[in-house]
Amino acid sequence: MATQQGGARSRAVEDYLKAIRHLQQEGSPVSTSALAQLLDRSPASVTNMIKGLAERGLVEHEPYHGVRLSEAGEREALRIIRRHRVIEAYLIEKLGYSWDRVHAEAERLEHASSDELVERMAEALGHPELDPHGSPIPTAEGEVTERRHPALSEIGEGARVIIREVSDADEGRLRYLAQLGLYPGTRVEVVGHEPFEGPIRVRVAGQERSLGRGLAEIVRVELLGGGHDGGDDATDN
Amino acid sequence: MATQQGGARSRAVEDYLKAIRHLQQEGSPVSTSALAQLLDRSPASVTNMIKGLAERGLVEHEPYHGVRLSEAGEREALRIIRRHRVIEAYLIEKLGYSWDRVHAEAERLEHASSDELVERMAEALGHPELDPHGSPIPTAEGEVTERRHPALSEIGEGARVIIREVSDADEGRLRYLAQLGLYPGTRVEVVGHEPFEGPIRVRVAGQERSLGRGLAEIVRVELLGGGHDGGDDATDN
DNA sequence: CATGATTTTTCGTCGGGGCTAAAACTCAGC
DNA sequence: GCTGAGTTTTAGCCCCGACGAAAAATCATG
Repeated sequence: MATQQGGARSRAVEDYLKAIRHLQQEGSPVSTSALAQLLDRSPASVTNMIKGLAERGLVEHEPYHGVRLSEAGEREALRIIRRHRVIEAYLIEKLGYSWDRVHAEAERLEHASSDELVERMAEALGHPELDPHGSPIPTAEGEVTERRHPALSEIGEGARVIIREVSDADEGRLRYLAQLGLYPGTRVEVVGHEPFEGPIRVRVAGQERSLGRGLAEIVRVELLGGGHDGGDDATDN
Repeated sequence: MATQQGGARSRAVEDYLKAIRHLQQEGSPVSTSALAQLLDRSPASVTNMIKGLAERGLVEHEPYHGVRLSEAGEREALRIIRRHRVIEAYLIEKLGYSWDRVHAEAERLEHASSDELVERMAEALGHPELDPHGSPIPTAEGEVTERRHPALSEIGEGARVIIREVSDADEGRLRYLAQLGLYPGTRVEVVGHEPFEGPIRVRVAGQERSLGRGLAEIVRVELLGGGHDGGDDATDN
């Protein structure tokens, strides 16, 4: 029974695990430089930390060829993501935080909150399955069901969609999207794409708007079924 | 105007400031060893940190003769104490924490919470003036009114009192006091003192109990009725 | 006022987690 | 297969905040 205990990781370790999981789509190994960029650290620092994580069995490191989370690392990462998302949901729901301001606060609290606190928050919220950005909240047992929604930028002209997720990015972008009414649950019609990777034109709440590529990529949507106008909503936040 | 900005102190710094303020009753300087004991650090470490705090202008250090908080240090300490107490109150009131379990959680959260979060919590609670242990919560502007209640252990036989404050100590003691019903608001009658620094006998909720000195010292009370705390007030009962 | 006990400070280290500069490796293109 | 660009790792360093051991200052006391 040489198992590591799942207790007090340092803040830095937790941040690395989250970042690695974020970058590690479908298990492809994560490069040092990608991590360095995301975390705003030098590549040397990242290599250094990775060595430590590998020693503790949280990642598997193939030198010069990237890292990926181990079983234990994945568990740990999910725990932190759960914390983060529950906290975000709680702050918005119970303390009146705005959608765009909540991320930074949660980013700090997630490292200081006990499991008990997080469970109490989840309880107070009625155990939501999605956070305010539409991302799924892992269960306390570490289960997540990832849903892969297409980005708004990939949707063809004329389609009508409902926003399902807006990935947590920087405040400014979120605030801007919020202003436009572009958050989970909102219905949007894609009016057209400007050529050469140009902006996307959408109609939202009757207004026509133009959205840059970068923004359109973080807005993930679900296609609304074909014809019958009006009725089919399923706001399940 | 070379003022230091009141932003991101490290966790260690915040803990030291709180501890210094705690020990610094009425401005008498705090010894290195007292701090070391309270914080569970070696005296060498404490000296070291104190040098840093003095350089940053948070304390005044007279080598070999103790430290005291500077103006700025006091402000900072009060900010942290406010955080701590608001968080404790919130956790109990809104998240169902028990009186004895809340301290440890608040101890971590107070270093990770923004001012905004603390103000929102205070708002949600209706800006309470006392925390769950009966201690006054400094205002956001850094005002506190300390009330000096006598300890239960100093109360003369026969007096009837109401508990006003139970200073935040370790979980075990708080849990024990809670079991006995000894928390702010409870009325207690002092039945007698055993000799030679022995236990205090009290009647609470009809039950007679015996309380060790250590416990009786952390329970601060207010005398009921016009009594003086000598022995002579034999009012009724 | 001298001396031993106690407290505080200094000194040298250590681990965590950053950094830069230099070396080592990988890989694309010839 | 070599070579140069780009990436990753190593090497050496720093700061923070902890430590123990040793030196210095203070205090207590005869």
